Amino acid sequence: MIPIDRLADELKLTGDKTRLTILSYLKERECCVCELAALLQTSQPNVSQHMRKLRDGKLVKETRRGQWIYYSLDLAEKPYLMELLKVLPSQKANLDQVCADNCCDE
Amino acid sequence: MIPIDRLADELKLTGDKTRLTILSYLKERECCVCELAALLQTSQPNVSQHMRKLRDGKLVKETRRGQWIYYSLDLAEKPYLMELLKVLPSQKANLDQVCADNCCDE
DNA sequence: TTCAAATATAATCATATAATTATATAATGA
DNA sequence: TCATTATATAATTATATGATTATATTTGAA
Repeated sequence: MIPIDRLADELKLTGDKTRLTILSYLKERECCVCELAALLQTSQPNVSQHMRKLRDGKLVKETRRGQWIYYSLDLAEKPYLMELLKVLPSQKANLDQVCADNCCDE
Repeated sequence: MIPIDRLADELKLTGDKTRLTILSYLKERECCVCELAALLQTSQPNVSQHMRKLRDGKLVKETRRGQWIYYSLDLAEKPYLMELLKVLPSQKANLDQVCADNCCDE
């Protein structure tokens, strides 16, 4: 049983195309900000602000590795949100492509 | 597989406390506008506007019976949304109570 | 037909939110 | 230590959205 206010807040976070797309990428693997900016064709600050909201809402967690901050899903306690991501088409193709010409050296 | 834009739109509809509460009531049984207004302690036009959005998004359907328009969930094609409603606490107690002193004669 | 009840729609207002622009912070390497 | 890279934060702007208020429409009953 999840309080209705909390679920509404979580769904508001996922109910934005940019953030839902970010989550769909993170479903495949962790990503750094610059990768996400490249994938979404948007600016670094725009991604950072969305990541802060997702982090405040406890939907993602971050790990710093050198200059890079990697974000990953934190949905172990929220299986009902994980199920949502499962209905989305795979983003593997896009993710594989960004490695070739992106900022970070993977 | 649901297109990301469509899922984002659907989640935006559910990511509002008023609308999510409405959906949680409709999970128990169909309701008319005046019942929902009483349950939510808000105005009739406010409920009507939310119902229009939910109807436009195909999350609910309506049936007129006399003066009353009854709304019910239309989530047969959207099981991933139905699953979300299942994590919410039951609203049966509230619903039973509103019958006593509300506008419509059930 | 006229009135009342239930609902819808339109207009307005206040607030929230996404994106942009500019700047600050933190880590790495020369 | 200084320059560069990655990221965060702050300020601003434009748009979207929820709630309210006022009005219109629809239905049933007197």
